[in-house]
Amino acid sequence: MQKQTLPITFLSQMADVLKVMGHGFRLRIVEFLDLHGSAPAHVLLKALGGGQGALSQHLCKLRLAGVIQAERRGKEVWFTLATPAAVTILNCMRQRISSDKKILQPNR
Amino acid sequence: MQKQTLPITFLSQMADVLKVMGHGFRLRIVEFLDLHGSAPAHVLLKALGGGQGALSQHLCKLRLAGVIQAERRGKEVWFTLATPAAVTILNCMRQRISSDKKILQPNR
DNA sequence: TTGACATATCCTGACATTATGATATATCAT
DNA sequence: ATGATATATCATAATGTCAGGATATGTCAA
Repeated sequence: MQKQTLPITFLSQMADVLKVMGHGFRLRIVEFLDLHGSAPAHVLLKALGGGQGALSQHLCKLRLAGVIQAERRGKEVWFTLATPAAVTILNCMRQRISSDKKILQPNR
Repeated sequence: MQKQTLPITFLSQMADVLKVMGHGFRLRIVEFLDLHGSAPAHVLLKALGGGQGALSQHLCKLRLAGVIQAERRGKEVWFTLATPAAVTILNCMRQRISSDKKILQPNR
């Protein structure tokens, strides 16, 4: 873990990952997969609600960003978290909700 | 740090924070402030480049999301990181760049 | 008050993202 | 092959985001 300027291209790529996770519904997908390990799309659909097309597109974005993995098993496609980065970010938020809620109320 | 379903409204708010950090230029601002502690806008402008108006808007978004703090000192406005969450995410990336680069190459 | 510097805001056009609904593809059982 | 289930893709319209440039505000010094 170096503490010096990261390459701009790397920051840009990481920004893409954060951007993909920066969506309420997609974050719920990530959290669900963290809690349940893995699940096929139709289970996510029933658990999280919304339209089927929308879910599929969100899963696609998460997959392209390297956040989740997809694996077909028969008719189903099972999704799993693909990077510990997602879990790190989730845990960061879990800490925050219990201790420091100021983040939700910017001081101006 | 609880490991159960976070409230949807909270996930939605955290998604907004991630979304704001999910931009290459803004991430460079965050990294700069982590490395240098704090800085006025014109120093950021010279260090990071870009237009003055754009920088100001990015700083505004980061501030509204609670990622940075602003404090006027005379003519200048000094900016500082406002939440350890930002640093946690940065460190997460710093770990990633040295060990696990697969995140940059999704396997499809 | 005037000028210089620092920052914020506004406007605009280009582009990206989103949800929705319809349709297409894939897989399996009959 | 047909139907049923699971998932992906497409088209579209509404909305959001972006950079750039112009302008406005705030602060200080002379």
